Amino acid sequence: MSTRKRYWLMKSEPEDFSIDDLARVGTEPWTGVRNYQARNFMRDGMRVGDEVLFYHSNTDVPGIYGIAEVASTAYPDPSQFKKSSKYFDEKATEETPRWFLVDVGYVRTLAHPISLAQIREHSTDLGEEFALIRKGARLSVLPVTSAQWKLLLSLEKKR
DNA sequence: GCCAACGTTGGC
DNA sequence: GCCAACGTTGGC
Repeated sequence: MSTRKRYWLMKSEPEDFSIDDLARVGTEPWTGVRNYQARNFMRDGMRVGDEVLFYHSNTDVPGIYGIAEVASTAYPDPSQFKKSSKYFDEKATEETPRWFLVDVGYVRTLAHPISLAQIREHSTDLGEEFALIRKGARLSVLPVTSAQWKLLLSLEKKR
């Protein structure tokens, strides 16, 4: 089994939680993911030290605004058990939790954000299947290959 | 605010 | 197991 670092992209609405918020708190439990595919990536794919592109969605200029890292192994998302939470899931129990999360740690804020428009310009190189730009894809946690990672971060300097 | 695309739910 | 209805995501 490979121990090589893996790469991911995680979306957040900056009004809810931005890269600046992460910079402030340092580490944050990535609560509220309620999509099975995204959950599986966190639960089964992520390892401490993996690197994460921090993406702002649902905002004026959607795109990659920072770098984060996986700071914990996966554990049950506490919000699924809290009746008062908007993420409460009545079908989840402590014995058989349904939703998992990881802690995400701040690494750095990009000097120049990489906009979705910029990213789209490189769709050929990134691959049409790249879930960030695939038509209609709404995954909030998705894997990034090391080639994609390299290409995307090379756009930081170009602007 | 609109709405296309998609995932989930639940009746049958 | 099908699929219509519904809810959500997220770009624009």
